Amino acid sequence: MKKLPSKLKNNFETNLSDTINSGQVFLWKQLDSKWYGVNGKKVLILEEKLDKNNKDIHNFFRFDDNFQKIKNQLSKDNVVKDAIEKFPGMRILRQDPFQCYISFIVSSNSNIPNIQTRLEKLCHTFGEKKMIQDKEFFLFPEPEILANASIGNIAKCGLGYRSKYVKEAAIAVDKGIIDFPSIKKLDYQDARDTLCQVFGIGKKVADCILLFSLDKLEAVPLDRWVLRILQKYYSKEFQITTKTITDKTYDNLHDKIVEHFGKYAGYGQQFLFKNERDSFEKKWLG
DNA sequence: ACCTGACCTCGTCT
DNA sequence: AAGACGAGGTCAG
Repeated sequence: MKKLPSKLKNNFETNLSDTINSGQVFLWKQLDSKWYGVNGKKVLILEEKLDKNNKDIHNFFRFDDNFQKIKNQLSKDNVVKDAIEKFPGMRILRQDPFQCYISFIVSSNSNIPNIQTRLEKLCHTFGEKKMIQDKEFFLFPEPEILANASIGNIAKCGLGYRSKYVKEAAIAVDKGIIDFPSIKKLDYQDARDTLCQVFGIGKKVADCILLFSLDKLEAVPLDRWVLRILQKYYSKEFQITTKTITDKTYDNLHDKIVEHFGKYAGYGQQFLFKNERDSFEKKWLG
């Protein structure tokens, strides 16, 4: 038996389960060995062997990224390297921006099963119904519909105090104050500042939106888990003492993280996050 | 400019 | 069985 070399294997196979169950997306389910998911106005149907010629799939899985280059660069850090070796098929997805934006506003101070339930109810209440392969799906609601919905009806989806955030955020998009194609063209800082002007969006949520839907791979959402990871494995590089962080600490820390991990830091964060949560057997999509 | 508490709702855990 | 606890944060004072 030959021993594997210490450098990373060239593994390009995408692992759907690991990718979907990594806290980026919430509206996916597995039915008889296929994955079905809502992405904006589309329902994507995925088989384990992905059709890379399919334009939607190519775009959603970011096959335009050079994964080998990204992995090699991130593997300079041993903790990330271990995580990549455990989940080599995990990818960052390029989501529908509006869905991503609302999803992470809804995610604040909550947990994944709750987030999933709320988003499913939002789609069921405000989204268009679509039948595919004899199965019923509800697409993600249009900005205009949520902008004109009453806060009371949004709250019935279990959003609590986030209901007004969602309505305001939808209004901003509907009015064109928030325009995703324009934000995409801005550099990371300006893009994040623009998103943070929306009521209900702080730095962490803005980073999620940027990383998961607006192509900013240097965005690193600093949530409770990432902070925990930093104090556990990187106590020398980054000193974290508190459970939550202030606005200024967030920026300082982000700068140091990008300096340490490089411009693909967002991918690095995702591998660390996936690995750590799995090791604690935290719940993903139900 | 920081720092602290409050906050809807729903699993779990006790 | 009812009550406390905390969850991928954000806002207001």
